[in-house]
Amino acid sequence: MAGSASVKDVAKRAGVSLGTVSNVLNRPERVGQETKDKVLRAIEELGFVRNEAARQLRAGRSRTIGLLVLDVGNPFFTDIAAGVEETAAAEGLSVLLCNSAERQDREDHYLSVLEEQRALGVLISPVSGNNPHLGEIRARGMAAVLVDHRATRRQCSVSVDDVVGGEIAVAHLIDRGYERVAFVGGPTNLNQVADRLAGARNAWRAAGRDERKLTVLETTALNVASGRQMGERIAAMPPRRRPGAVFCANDLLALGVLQEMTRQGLDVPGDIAIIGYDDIDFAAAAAVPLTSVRQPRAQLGRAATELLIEEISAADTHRHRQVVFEPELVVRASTGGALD
Amino acid sequence: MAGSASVKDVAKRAGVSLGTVSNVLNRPERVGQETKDKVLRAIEELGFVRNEAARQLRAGRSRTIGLLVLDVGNPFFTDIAAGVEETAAAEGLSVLLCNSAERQDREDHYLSVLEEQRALGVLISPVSGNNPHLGEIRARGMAAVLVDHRATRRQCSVSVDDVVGGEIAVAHLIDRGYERVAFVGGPTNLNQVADRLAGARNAWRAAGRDERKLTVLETTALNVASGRQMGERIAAMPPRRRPGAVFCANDLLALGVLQEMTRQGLDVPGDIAIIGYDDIDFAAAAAVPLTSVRQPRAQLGRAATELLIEEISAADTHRHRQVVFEPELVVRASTGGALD
DNA sequence: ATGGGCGAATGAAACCTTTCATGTGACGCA
DNA sequence: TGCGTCACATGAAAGGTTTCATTCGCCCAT
Repeated sequence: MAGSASVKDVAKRAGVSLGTVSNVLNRPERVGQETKDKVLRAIEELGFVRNEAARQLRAGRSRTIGLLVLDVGNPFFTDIAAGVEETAAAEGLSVLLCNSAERQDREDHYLSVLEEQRALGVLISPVSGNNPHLGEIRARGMAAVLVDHRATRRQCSVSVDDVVGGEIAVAHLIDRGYERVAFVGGPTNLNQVADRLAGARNAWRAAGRDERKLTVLETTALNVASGRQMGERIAAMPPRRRPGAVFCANDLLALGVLQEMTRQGLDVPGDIAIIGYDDIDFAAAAAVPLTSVRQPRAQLGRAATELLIEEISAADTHRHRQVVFEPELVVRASTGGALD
Repeated sequence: MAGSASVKDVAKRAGVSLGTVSNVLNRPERVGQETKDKVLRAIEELGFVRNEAARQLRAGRSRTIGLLVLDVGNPFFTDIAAGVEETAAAEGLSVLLCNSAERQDREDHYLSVLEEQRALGVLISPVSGNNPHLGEIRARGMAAVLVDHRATRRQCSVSVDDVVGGEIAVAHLIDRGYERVAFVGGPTNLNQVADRLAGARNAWRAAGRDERKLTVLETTALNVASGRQMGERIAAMPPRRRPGAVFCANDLLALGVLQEMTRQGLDVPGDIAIIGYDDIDFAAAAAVPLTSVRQPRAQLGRAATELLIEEISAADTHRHRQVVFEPELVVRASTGGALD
């Protein structure tokens, strides 16, 4: 049975008191060498393992932070996770990795789990802008940092400016002379999607283009499968009504669309140009290397964790900050390649 | 402060006893409607949140299982994770996702964490074949299922036959007439790598080929960056000593190699053929669609979780099983494409 | 009117660790 | 010899939940 031996058992076996065992575990410098050896031997012999639950109960809090992302299957988030874990581990914190799969109910569920676990704080890439459940939890004192979504003044966040990202993507397409552009992404209640679309519209308007020639093709999710599905729809359009370029809300969608275009015998970028978002590792390795909007991912994770730790450890003096990184356009073959 | 209100506070506020509150929470059918309403109102007003640590302490065990993978950045594992989470959630279990990053010390660390948390069990894709620490933990009663690595009779496992996978990969290359083949992968203490290499050697020998013409190029990790690095080395070889085909221990390596080949102006499969392993989503979408050995990923995750749950809930009658799935070759352009 | 039966509510005990005020014994110094 | 110091060691208390043997209050049958 896991954990059958308790501190009490160890104490009995070593012939010392309960408190002494605890001291060996937590403040070994206060214990005599001989006693320490006895206790350590007893621990070894009994296979004693600390009970974290009891420890936590006593301490009133855990040594865990939560990382709640929209999609663990998306390399964008696993790269962030790498940065988070690295920074957290350096502080002796464990990371509980949770996947909302872009669903509000799952996000709420995990928030409850984290609160019941008395997590120190949560890094969350929220499904929607304003989750009342998150508000309650914060009101009860849990630290929270929004990741990949800009917060208002009353909360910390780390994000990349998605509106700017949308702008530079579409400005690039305009620059390359595409007349008809489609935005592919969804669900639009995701902030990333909404912001990127807003940026796209900004750039379109700024260039004095006809609003009706910027189509929005809404997908149900941000993964390769949805991209393929939408690719099918695009391929099925009569060539004259088909957009000359599509701006996808993330690289997974873009790769899906690309795959389907290739399968249907359409040339990229000849028949249709594609631009993605995130610049994940696979974007460069795609059938047609993908133009994409790059975000500093690991840095995002590190910055978020640092903010969270600050909020946890200096709750009184802490001032909320909204860190915003700038995205960067990486031009590849899928929109005609770099001009020389 | 999160969780400042306890069951006791709720009881006081509702004017009932401690036990009644607990009953409302856990066996609502035993409580009168009126009392229930009072208690629920008090919970609402105080913002009471269950303290999972205390609950666990009392219960002696958690409602959590661990999933300890070699690399969360690898879609192969996140696909498995999806299957695991789905199955676990259906049973009301939480999944603690841990990343050993292919390092033994991190694996051991997470195993300790899981044991201290009194996790019900662990799904582990082990760094090496035989981790004594895992043995100890199992001896103390924790359930464990090996994922992506075949166990001996005394333990459950879910895996895909990597030796067969290596065989079909290299058999395919032999079939296509390649004389010089290189195996790219590492570190070789990873079982997946060792087995795939063993399979490759089997196929090579079975075809009566000269052992010296099957080169092994060892990498330090199984990711895109390592693949690129190795790609550089391969591209730098004099054409006559360069292998005509490389078999990569996973798709990330293969994509890295492919990327570097393209960058260096080498044609795939003309100058060099590439075959990967895992058939992740991105394999099909690669610059040159990648021939790969497919594993049933989500199924692997589901099967593993089912085995684990069985081991947990019927520890006495449980018989260890080693489920082995068969891999499947998916031929694409990187080895010349499907023959018609 | 009395007792049996029943649904509902009670509260002490247990789970395991950590902390802290207290206790013990040895040693050195006056 | 007696006292103060010091280094360790002690064990009761606290932390929040669940469980379970009891008790309570009420209605119905006798």
